[in-house]
Amino acid sequence: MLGQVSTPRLSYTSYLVLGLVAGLGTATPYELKQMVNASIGCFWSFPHSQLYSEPDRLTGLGLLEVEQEEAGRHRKRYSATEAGREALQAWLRDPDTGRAEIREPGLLQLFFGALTDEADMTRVAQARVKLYEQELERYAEIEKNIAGHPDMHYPYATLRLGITFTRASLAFWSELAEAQPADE
Amino acid sequence: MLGQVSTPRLSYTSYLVLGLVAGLGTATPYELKQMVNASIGCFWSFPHSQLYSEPDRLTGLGLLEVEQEEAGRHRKRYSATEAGREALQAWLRDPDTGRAEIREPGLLQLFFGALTDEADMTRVAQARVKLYEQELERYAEIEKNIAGHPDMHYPYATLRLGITFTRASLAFWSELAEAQPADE
DNA sequence: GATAGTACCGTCCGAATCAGATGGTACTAA
DNA sequence: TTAGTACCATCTGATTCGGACGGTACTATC
Repeated sequence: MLGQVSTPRLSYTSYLVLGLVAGLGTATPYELKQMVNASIGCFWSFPHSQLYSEPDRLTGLGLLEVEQEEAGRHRKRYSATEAGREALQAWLRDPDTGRAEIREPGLLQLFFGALTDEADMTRVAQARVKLYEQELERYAEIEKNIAGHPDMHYPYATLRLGITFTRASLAFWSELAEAQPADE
Repeated sequence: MLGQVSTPRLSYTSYLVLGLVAGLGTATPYELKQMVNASIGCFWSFPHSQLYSEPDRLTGLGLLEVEQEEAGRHRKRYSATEAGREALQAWLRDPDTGRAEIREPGLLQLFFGALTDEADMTRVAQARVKLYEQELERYAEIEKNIAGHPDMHYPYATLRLGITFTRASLAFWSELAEAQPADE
């Protein structure tokens, strides 16, 4: 039984790249970067250097194929192999993935709130409110462009989850900001 | 002007350690680990190896002091220096920290939902629902123990933010899970 | 048709992060 | 004594990270 290599545990970045390439049919790292920035990257940042190196790694594992462009910039174009599509499928079907991790700097600051003045925490809360209000505006923009498009159904769902999080966050920080108005 | 070293950008882990040590007065890495696991670690995981190495780094920067225990296990006990408390203060007061990052594996799976059967996504959603229901139960336990304690005011607020996120998440995935029940 | 400017695109590297294997130390119970 | 179990600490190799750096193609201007 050839080929059944014990895959060295794919990372989330791996599945991101795999999924994006599989979805687009073919993609260059730069295109991946653009895609990510405009969508999932809003909530979960992936450093662009990964989006250049990861495709190579996946190619080494036989999950992607490369094809160097002849003319122009000689970009590397990647496409998914059958093995790649299978690995992606297997993961997409897997309901037992890890729990969400919330890396909210404000959460940390709040945790140590007892070590500063209450007014400082209130200012932090107010800044959060402003930040997330702006985020929501951005998302509303994006939403306008993709809502309804049938092939954007799932990306739209993803955006809605992001919006859900942001709204929840906004509500929380608003309450905190109002509880004790900071004396300017 | 001596001493004003250009600090090499403290990480969130740095502030976590700094805050914990400052709050406790004195702490060993193991105690930090326990603290973290029981609180902020629920939402934002910090590898324990960091909680051993980071205090040393901070000591090197003059923000913490060590004191090796004489007897027993010869634990290293850390405490904050004046410079450490100042660095922490400065950060706690800073309202312009980064935005939250949501690393939710389900978010990624959902994003690529178009590449599998709808039933698979529904199963993913159902698993998420179960997962977050359990999380909420755990949080309710913790909440019982700290609600009302005046010195737990801020950690409690932190927990409430976590609960807020989890509830929002649960609502989202519930809706998705019900929209199209998976055929068992 | 030279020059300059500005996107566009890709690579590299040192530092930080990570999971988890490993190993030792104190208590507890038989 | 011995064995077992928490408790505690370190180390390591692999991966991730941010961002500096450098090159390439278009566009505008004269």
